[in-house]
Amino acid sequence: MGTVSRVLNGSVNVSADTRQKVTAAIAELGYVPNLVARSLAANRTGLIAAIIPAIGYTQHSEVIQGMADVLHAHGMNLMIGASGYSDEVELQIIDAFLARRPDAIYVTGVRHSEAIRSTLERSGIPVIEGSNLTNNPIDTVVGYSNFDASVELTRLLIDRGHRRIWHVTGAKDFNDRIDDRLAGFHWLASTCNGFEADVIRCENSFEGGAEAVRQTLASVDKVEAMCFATDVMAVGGLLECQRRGVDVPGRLAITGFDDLTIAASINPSLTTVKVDRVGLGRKAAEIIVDRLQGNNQLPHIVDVGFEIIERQSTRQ
Amino acid sequence: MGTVSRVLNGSVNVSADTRQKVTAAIAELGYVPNLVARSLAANRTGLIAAIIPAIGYTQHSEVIQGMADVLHAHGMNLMIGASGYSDEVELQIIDAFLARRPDAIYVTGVRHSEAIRSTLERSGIPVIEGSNLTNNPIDTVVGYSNFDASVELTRLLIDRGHRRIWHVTGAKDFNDRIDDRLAGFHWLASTCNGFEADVIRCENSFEGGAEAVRQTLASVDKVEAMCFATDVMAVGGLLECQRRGVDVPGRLAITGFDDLTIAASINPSLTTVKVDRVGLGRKAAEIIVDRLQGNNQLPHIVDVGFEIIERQSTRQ
DNA sequence: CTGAAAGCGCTAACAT
DNA sequence: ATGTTAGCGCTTTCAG
Repeated sequence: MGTVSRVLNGSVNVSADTRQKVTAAIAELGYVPNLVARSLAANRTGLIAAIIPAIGYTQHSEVIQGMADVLHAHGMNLMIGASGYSDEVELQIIDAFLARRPDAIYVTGVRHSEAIRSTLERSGIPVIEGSNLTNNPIDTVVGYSNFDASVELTRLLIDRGHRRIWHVTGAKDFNDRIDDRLAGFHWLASTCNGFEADVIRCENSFEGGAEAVRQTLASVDKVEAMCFATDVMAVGGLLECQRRGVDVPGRLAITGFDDLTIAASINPSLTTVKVDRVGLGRKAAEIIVDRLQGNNQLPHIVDVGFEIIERQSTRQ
Repeated sequence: MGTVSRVLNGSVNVSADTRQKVTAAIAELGYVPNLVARSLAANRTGLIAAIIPAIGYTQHSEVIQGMADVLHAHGMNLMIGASGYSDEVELQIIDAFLARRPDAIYVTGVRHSEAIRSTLERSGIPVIEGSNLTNNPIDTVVGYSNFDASVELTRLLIDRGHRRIWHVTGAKDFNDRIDDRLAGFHWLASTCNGFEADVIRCENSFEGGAEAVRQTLASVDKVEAMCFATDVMAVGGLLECQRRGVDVPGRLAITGFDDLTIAASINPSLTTVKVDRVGLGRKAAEIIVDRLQGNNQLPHIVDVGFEIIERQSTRQ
């Protein structure tokens, strides 16, 4: 039995002959190792827990897709849960997952409730925070600077000659990524002469973006550009402009964030921020795999970067 | 130890007094049950395996979202994997999952390779097939008739007076849902007098849909309507019409399939088929929970239905 | 109703 | 290089 275990786990201390016999017997019997028993005995499960705000949203599931690919290649599997943007639900899911003894855990974002942070700190397993950056990760963060991306994007609008720029964001405390985008906007606005800025909050949906455009056009006619915190809102806004015959970018320039596939296809195509989300997930998984193989020399802050994609919605 | 276990599992054979003492001790010690050990001893893991073609696509992740919600409410968790539309990869993932002894497994679609089908049949756990219907499920199918939906959608075009209708589908053997949509189209075409039908194949992407429109407009000028097998292709086609100044639905009527959120927002809005995918996932999970609680009187074919949503892209 | 004991199917330490 | 043994932390019988 010990020898079979050694063969299965690729130990070097098995003669080629024995190894072959064991392999043959396994094939003949159709033996499938019970990974539950292995998990208990070896004190590792090969399961990775991942918590994202919502599974049905492309931005987050693409990260999961990347993680799943890499983990699968290493014989590990992914347990997944959705917090619905609620700290309370997130904590529940984390507790439920930890009881299953995952080897590592991935959470979205870098600002968590005290309860969540301390639970993760005490978990004793690698914790990867994703999709944003922080100088103070629980353990390791793999992401990009939403703040910097927002600054660069807004600067592009300034370079195009715009000074009256509205930022459209989600509900208050919706999530740290969106908050950082707003903060980047505010910071740049404060450093730039002759800059007129305002902020609108709306639902993070096509209809929310459309509503933001309606409000803006109705109340102020001096706005030159709208900087939407997500592509979903931006596309909604763009489509509302289409319906109202508002020329984009002539009358109103528009930017998004995320580079959803629709951003490149829509008319006019949408200027936005691109992040390799599948790559982010892969990177996170690679770090997990490395760590579990005992490599403790890994960086704790991993910046996967972003790219400003200028398209027709800002280009005269 | 036995008594603690009984308290934890809600056995009736515990006095109120003892139950309270145990509960207090658990709280005081911060004891968290090890679900790996429980899984081994109880011969059930509380893990459900789900395999979808791709995690980053809304259609499938919405199903997962629905399942995750219901399962979480019952103390169960989801393991997830992506097949990338490859039978080979799917079988690998199924094997890897089964070694973890999930209590049930969900797979997308109803037509599988022989190897996959027999592996699932021998697995000894509930198997749910989703997102289509069949009279011959491996165990239980929860879905809707892609065939019927396609028939009804095409009939709507006929009712609007169109007779020259092109169906745009994906690559050959891409998946059974899309194949059934094509089959429904063919069947209706064959029963209808004066119907001129043709089929185009393209990539299932915005660009693929745009390319289909370019090809169609270049080669035949008699086409009155294009019936795209997915909203993604249909939206791509619609946007290409926008760019070319082709009047939709005046010159060309367009339909999609899936009711992605963009379908309602785009100009003109898109006629499509709506399926409650989150509800489908919830239903699948409810059946799993029921079955695991010993209910064997459940139907093996569950039709969650669909709805034709007519919007501007077919309405003069 | 509660305590004691066996065992789930493995891994890993310890012999040899 | 291989066989043997003691757990991993629970659940579930079996006694009482």
